Amino acid sequence: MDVRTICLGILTRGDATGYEIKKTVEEDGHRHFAEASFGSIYPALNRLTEEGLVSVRAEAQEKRPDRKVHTITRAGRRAFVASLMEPLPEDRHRSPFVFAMLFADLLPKDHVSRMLGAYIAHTEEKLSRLQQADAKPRREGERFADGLVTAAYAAVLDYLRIQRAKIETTAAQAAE
Amino acid sequence: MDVRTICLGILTRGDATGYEIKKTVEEDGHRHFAEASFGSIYPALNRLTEEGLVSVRAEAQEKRPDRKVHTITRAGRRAFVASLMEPLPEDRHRSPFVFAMLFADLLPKDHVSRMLGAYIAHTEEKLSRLQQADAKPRREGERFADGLVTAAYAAVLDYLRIQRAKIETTAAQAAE
DNA sequence: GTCGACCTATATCGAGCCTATATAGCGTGG
DNA sequence: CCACGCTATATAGGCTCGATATAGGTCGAC
Repeated sequence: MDVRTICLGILTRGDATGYEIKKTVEEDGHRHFAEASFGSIYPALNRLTEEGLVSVRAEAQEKRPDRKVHTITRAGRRAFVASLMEPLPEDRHRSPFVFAMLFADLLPKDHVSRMLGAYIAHTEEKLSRLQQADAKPRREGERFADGLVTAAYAAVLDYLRIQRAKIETTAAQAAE
Repeated sequence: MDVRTICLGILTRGDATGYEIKKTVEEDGHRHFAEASFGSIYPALNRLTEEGLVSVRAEAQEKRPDRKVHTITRAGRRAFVASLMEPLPEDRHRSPFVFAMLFADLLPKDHVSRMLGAYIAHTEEKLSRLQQADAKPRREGERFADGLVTAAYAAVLDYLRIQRAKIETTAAQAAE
């Protein structure tokens, strides 16, 4: 999903500055399947404003840069819904960790187990943060998304733990 | 993982042209966690060649563009292993589908169920292709990667089927 | 109390990557 | 016989990211 559409989507839930949009995308619930950086958000908002899909009011602040609060227009809502209705782009997943594991045979064995351990710890952390968020009341769609991501992470974690156990058993047998 | 590193990795498994590298990345097993386009592969190979990490021999073909067959050098192997040893970039996942589901409340209900159905079918297809590939003999790392991706897709599919069933039940109750 | 670290808030630049397009002959199916 | 898809390379334009710049505010540590 391009940054334009992400911005429009977040603005359907309420007015926001570019900075606030960035924070929202980083939150659990979004972070696992959508991303956007400042370098793409600010130009996107400017272009959306030019096109009349978004309006801006500058709130002057003393001795601080103006807060440029963005509001989605009726045309913006229409454009957003239209873009969700047309065929969606494919999912894209990139995992440097899995890529590296493809070449585990070229790496020292102890480094591979450290990598695996670190990745497991990292996944555990993501999962526990998701489960904390699960307590808060949320919109239907948010619960759906969190549930899907949680299911995926839990399955990956299971798999990784089994693989680690296998590696340890093999190593122990070799040491005999 | 950047395209340079992806190219080097594939070349550790054998010589290849840019075109062949593209095909390899598209294959099941790679496609689910790494990507690269022609527009990034060709420049990457040229730069790797300049840097001495890759060597090229042009195989002239009659009435066709030369096949530029790339071979990884010893320096290239060292650089590749070194890049796998240093801290890996974070995983990145983008799912326009999950993003769209976040805004299901703004869309017509029947369109949402069509989206869900299409995504389920798509995931089923990916999973069955992975299970076919499972039959072929493969390197340790490839089995690990396929296993991880399979576990993730299977869990997502389970979750989606349950959610679909819930939606249908709710719809049936509403129709009463 | 004051210093460093972090937060709000905007913005741009360079680098990296993707999409679409161009070229060109060959094989295959309808 | 024609359209489509495959092999094979390459580039232009546009989108996105990461890093950096600016600038004052808050808050905890020492």
